[in-house]
Amino acid sequence: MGVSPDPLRNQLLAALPDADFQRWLPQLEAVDMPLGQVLYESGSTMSHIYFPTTAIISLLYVLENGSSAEIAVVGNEGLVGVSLFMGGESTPSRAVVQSAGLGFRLEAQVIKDEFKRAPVLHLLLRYTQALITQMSQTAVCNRHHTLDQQLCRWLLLSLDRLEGSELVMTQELISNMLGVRREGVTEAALQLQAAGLIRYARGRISVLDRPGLEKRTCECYAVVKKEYDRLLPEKVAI
Amino acid sequence: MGVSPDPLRNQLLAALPDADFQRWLPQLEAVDMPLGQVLYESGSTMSHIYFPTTAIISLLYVLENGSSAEIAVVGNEGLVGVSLFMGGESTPSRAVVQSAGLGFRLEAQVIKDEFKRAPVLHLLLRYTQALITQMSQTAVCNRHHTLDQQLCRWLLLSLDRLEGSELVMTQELISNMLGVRREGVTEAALQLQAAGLIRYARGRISVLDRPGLEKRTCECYAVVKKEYDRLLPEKVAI
DNA sequence: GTCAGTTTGTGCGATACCGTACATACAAAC
DNA sequence: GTTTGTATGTACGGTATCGCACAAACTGAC
Repeated sequence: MGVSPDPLRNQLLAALPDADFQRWLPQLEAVDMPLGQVLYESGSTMSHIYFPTTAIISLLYVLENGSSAEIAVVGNEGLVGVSLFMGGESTPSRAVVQSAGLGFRLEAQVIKDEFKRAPVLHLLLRYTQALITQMSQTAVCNRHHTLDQQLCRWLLLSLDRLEGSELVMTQELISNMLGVRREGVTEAALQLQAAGLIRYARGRISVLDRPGLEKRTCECYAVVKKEYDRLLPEKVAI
Repeated sequence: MGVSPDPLRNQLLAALPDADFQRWLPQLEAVDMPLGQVLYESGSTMSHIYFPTTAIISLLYVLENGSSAEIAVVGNEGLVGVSLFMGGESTPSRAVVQSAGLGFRLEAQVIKDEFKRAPVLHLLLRYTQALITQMSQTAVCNRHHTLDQQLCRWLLLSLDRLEGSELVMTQELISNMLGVRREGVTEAALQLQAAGLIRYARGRISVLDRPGLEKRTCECYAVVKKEYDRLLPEKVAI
C-alpha cells in the first residue's frame, strides 16, 4: 500500500489536545493489520487499545452455534477497545480486521493511567459498558432468534428489574418493545402458557416457572445478565 | 405500592463511594414515574439523569415509519441518560416508563460539573456514544429492514472508512458481518449490480453510484453518519 | 493445460413472520 | 344490564429469508 504510518490519520488521536497527544506519542506503536487478524477474542483481556488509520475493524459477535453478526464497524474515526477505559477490561465480542491496513496501539496500562486522574467516573463507565452489552446482544438476538425465545428473554430481563413475579404489560406493548406484531406475541404467549411457564390475562402476566423460561430462552439473556453481574457486582441488600 | 423513596434502592447510587453519595444527596429529587411517561424524546436535550428504584424504563428506538424496537431496558441496576455524561447531550432514542414506579433524578448541570474534574476523557466518551448509536441502529435495522437495504448500509459504512471506492471483501464475509446466508448476499448484490450501483468479482467490489446506494438504503445509515459527525466534528484534513 | 480451491450463481421446499381482517372476551361506566 | 372500550384469539394469503444441494465461473499452482 505504501502509506506512511501517521498517527494523525486517526481522527481521535488528531482531535486530542496537543499536550495529551505529545504525552501519548512516545507510547504509540505503529502496527500492521492484515486481513482477518483478530485484535481480541470475545471475553479475553485486552492488552492494547487500537487506533486504526487505514484499516477497518469489525466488532463481531459470535453466537454459540457459530453464526455471527457484526455489532459495529470501526475505522480511522474511532478506536478498538472501548471496554479498557470503560473499566470492564473485556467484552463478549470479537474484533477482526475486515480490511487490511495500518494503525497504532497503546498499551492497556497507559490508557488506564490516563483514567486514574478521573475519580468517581469508573462506576458510571462500567455501567455504560453493561448497557452496551445489552444493546449488542439485542442486535444479535433480533437477527438470529425466534420470537418465542425473545419473549422469554424479555420477560426474564424485566423480571430481574422487578420485585415479585408479576408484570403489568399488555401484549400490544410487548410487541412494541420487541419490534414485532401484536399477534405474534399472542401466539408466543399462548405457547408459554400452554407449557405452564406463565399465566396471563388483560395486561397482567404471572411467571409460574422461571427456570422453565430460562431453559427456553436463547443464550442472550444469560450473557447480558452475567455481564451486568460482572461489571456491577456491588449489589445492595434492599 | 406504598414503597418509600429510598435512593439506595438504586444500585448505582448505592455503590457510590460515601463521599460522593453525600455530595449528590441534597441534589437528588424523588420522582414518580407513571406508566407511559416519556423521560426524554429522541434527539431532545435532557434536563435530568434518572436513577430508577422501582420503575422500569425502556430505551425505545422509533423508526421513521413509526415502527419501533426496544434497544435496552433500565431498572434499579442502572440509570437513564448516559449521553449526558458521555458528552453528547442527547441520543436518537426515546425513554419510556415501561413499568410504573419511583426513582430519583439529578439535574444535568450537576452531573456535568462532576465530570469537569476529568480532563481528556470527554473525547473518548463522545466517541463511545457514537459507537453506541451504531449498535442501537444495527439492532433496529436487523429487525426491520430488508437484506437489500442492509447491504447498502453496510457498503456505505465501510466506504466511509476507506479511501477510494473499492472494497476487498467476499460475499461470504459480508454474510458473516450481516448475520445472513451467503446466498442472500449474492442475490442482493446481483440486484445492486443490475441497478448499476456496484460492480464486483471474486472479492473486489467497486461502488459506481454512491448516491444511488444512499437512496436505496434505509434511514439507519444516515442516522449513524449524522451522529458520528455531530459527536466527533473535529475532522482532520488528511 | 490441468487440477484444486475459491467465489459466485441457481433452484426449491420449508418456515417464521407479516399484514389484514375479524371474532371473542373481559372490564369499567352509565 | 347495556354499552363502550380494551385486550386477546384466530384465520389466511403473502413474502423474506432459511437450509441445503449443486452448478458454474474464475484463479492460482503445478
